[in-house]
Amino acid sequence: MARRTKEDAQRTREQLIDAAEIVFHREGVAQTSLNEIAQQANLTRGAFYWHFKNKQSIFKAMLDRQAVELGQLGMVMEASSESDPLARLRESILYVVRELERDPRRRRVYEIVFQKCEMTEQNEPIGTLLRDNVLISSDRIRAAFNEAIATKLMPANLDVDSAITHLHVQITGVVYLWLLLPDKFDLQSQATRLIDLFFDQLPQHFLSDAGEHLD
Amino acid sequence: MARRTKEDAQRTREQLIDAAEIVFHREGVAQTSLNEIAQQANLTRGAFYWHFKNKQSIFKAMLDRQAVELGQLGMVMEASSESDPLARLRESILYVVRELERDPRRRRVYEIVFQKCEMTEQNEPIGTLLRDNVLISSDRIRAAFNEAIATKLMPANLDVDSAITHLHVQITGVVYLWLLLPDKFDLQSQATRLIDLFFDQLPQHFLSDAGEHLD
DNA sequence: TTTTATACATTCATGAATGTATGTATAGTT
DNA sequence: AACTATACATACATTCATGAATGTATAAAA
Repeated sequence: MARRTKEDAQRTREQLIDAAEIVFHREGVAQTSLNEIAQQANLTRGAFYWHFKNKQSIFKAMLDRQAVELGQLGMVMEASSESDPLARLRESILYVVRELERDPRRRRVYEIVFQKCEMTEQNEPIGTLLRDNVLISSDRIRAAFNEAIATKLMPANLDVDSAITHLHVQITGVVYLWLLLPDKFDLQSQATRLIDLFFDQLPQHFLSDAGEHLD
Repeated sequence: MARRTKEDAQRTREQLIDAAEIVFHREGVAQTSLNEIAQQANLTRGAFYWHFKNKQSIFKAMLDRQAVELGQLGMVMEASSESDPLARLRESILYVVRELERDPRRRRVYEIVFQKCEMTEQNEPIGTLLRDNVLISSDRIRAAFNEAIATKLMPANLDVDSAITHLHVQITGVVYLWLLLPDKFDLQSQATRLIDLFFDQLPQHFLSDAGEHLD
């Protein structure tokens, strides 16, 4: 065989990433050889090295591809018809969680990131990806809270930082635990419960220490 | 050099595990070679292969050593003078969290487990370790709740399963997030807050659906 | 239509890690 | 005191993944 059309080449690139996802998920990233990826895609290492520099490179490409989808997802969220910023936040979080369970490929990548790869200095993009994810979503959550405060939906002395951390803990916790023990509980109902509880207790339990000296 | 005394041999075994912890933490488990471990311990692969069968083997030994300490920790917890089972539960959880931050070696192993190794089928003990940890601690938590119900500290229709899951989500979430971004928040105060919030809302928000049809 | 760059497959050279086999000095045993 | 098992170090053989080099058929450019 030999050269295909440009569109074909782009498709084999995608096939290689698909194959990498499958093998990474099954064997773990470190244990996967480039040959396994190529074989899974019914190709040879020649094809691999044409499209990617090394394993690092295809791993990053896999993450980038998923990140693009997540970006689109963020757009969807911000295009929500909901006027209440906290309702929009709630809605988008639950949407992400729903997609995680619904889309097998997204779940595979999540499982790879949380369980099937090592966050080492040598293995950068993962660490920065996860950290940046937290930081970027922190900004979004902060914006929603600030808007809620501005429109008097939340008290002015809301401890936004603590609330953000608390929310991240909830999401990180359910997702990690569910990926670890998917049969132990229902992801959707638990996530909904957590988020609703969080928003319920938000105005009572997350006020800043301004009035701490009252007793 | 040559043969040392039996106690010496036991100590070199420990040194090898210490070295493995350090190199695993720095390079990731998959990326570490047995030679690196031996060198870190100022030994050769000959010593390694005398004490361990392969990398798997020393990795499991490392986990087992930590598990033993955790077992002792469980004993400490159950020997608590506190009579209230939920207070005992709270106390022991916060103790574990405190130890995680205080003991550098414990933290290293946690970071290895959460960030520096791959949970693959080939790489069993990790997956089972984490899962078993959840299941075993679930039993302990369940026992505490049942005792609390029996002594009328908690309502009889407490949804124990949901509460357990919820508690695990909290702990998993803070620990994971703090290991990822240690400077983003203070572990102790956040954990305390989470746990206290949990116990606060327990009797109101975690009742079973027995009375669901009332409206 | 010829040429050239592309999209791979195939082959090869290298290095690194593993496991094993062997060597050896000494702690225990008799 | 002689012997044996232990606790390693050293040396060796094998595997295997990587990366590069080369081959090649065809799409696209000229």
